Amino acid sequence: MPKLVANDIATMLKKRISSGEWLEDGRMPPERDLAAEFGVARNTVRRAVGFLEDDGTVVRHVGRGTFLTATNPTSIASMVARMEGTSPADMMEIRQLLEPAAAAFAATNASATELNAVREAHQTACDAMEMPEFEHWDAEFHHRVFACCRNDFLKEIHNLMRAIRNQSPWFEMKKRSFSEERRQVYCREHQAILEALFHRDPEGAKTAMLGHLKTVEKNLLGR
Amino acid sequence: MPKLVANDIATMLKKRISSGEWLEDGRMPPERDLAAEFGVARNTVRRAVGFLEDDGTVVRHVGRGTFLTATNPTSIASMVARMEGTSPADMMEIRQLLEPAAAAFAATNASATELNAVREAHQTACDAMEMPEFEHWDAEFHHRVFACCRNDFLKEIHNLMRAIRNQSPWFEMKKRSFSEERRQVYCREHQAILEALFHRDPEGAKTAMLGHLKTVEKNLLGR
DNA sequence: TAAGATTGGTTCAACATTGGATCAGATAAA
DNA sequence: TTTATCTGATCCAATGTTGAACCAATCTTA
Repeated sequence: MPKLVANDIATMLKKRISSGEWLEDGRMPPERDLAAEFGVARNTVRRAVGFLEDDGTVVRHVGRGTFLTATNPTSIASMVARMEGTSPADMMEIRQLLEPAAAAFAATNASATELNAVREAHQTACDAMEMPEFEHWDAEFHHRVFACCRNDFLKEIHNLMRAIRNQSPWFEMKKRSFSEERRQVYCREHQAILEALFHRDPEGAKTAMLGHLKTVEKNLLGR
Repeated sequence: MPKLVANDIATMLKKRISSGEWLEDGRMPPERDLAAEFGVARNTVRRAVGFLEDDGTVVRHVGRGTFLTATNPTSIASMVARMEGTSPADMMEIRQLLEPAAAAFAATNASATELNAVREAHQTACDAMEMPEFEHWDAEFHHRVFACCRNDFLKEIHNLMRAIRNQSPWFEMKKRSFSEERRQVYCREHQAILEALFHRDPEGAKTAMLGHLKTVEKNLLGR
């Protein structure tokens, strides 16, 4: 039997693919170019690429080219779409992970102006006479803590979480879970966080924030 | 996806948008001007801008022009745009926050199948003979740890981080920072993480992961 | 208010690139 | 010899880019 040149070319291609070649845009050269490069007829290259196509390494599109399948996992839009389906429990878990850390960062990194902004949000929330107003300044308090933390990515993750929590299923939840009594608890806990921030105490801010979020979780999820 | 001049132009435009260009009035230049500037037909620019419109980066009005939605900082598109500009230092900070926690979650939540998948990625990475192949399985290792953690939001955040790290400035960085010696260090550290996971030891997994990320940070940022 | 300029929206024909398919002939192994 | 493979060539179909023209909404200016 003649040795299968196409097979050799296929394995060479696979090696080059797994070695990261063509990974920037996930696109292989045109078959005609590969044929020239390997010094082989285009038919042979087509057969080799056909093998790669068979085992799913590659997809081909007429008029566009041949593309690696390994390189296009997901678009950012689809990630965000999936995030929008996050469950309240998962969300609370992440909040308890991120917000204490953000508070600790804030204690070390914040400028005086930024801390004053946090305090202002806290004050306004405490003075708020109506529930929606309190809610707004409550959220603003948390937001301003993140604003202090000097890590843009972290800030944006928080923005994402906020955007998701502002969607309808969460809205219902909040309404059910608020009361005047709880409002006062939240104010006291915010106060504790704020004091740790002003004392530039990262650990204190962290634990105060974590404690607060435990309260929120209990109220929200009834645990 | 496919190689498209329009695609390249879209990413160039996105980059310029997120770098703050056109932010004063939130208005992009006319398509005809952009076409001239890029030395490309107007149709092609229209297609590129169409991509931006699809993912909500931009809105178009006949007779008025094309406008950034990012002027509204609460839009999800603008958050993502800002995330894309995250600095390597910020990114490492967040990785050190999230990945140890993910490893701890994984130690308690993962199924045996999931853990085996992690081990498989580790093995393949260790056996890899070429650097790009190692890199791929290195990334896959971290990804599979997140896959174990049973928190969808956290998983998606990691996907976001990965997508950002796959963009060009990071690409250069990785290339500079790898060597055979470092590869072996990484393998040992991954091994430690893996063992903690299989021992169902959350704290151990957490500290092992944190230690590993400290190494990565040192290599990447030269600290 | 009316006229003209600017700008995005749409369509079209022409060309280039690329994978898909086929065929006749040469080559090499069984 | 027989058979599978490779070659070189040709044509097809799908896609992307170009350049152009015209439309419709909007803004500017007289």
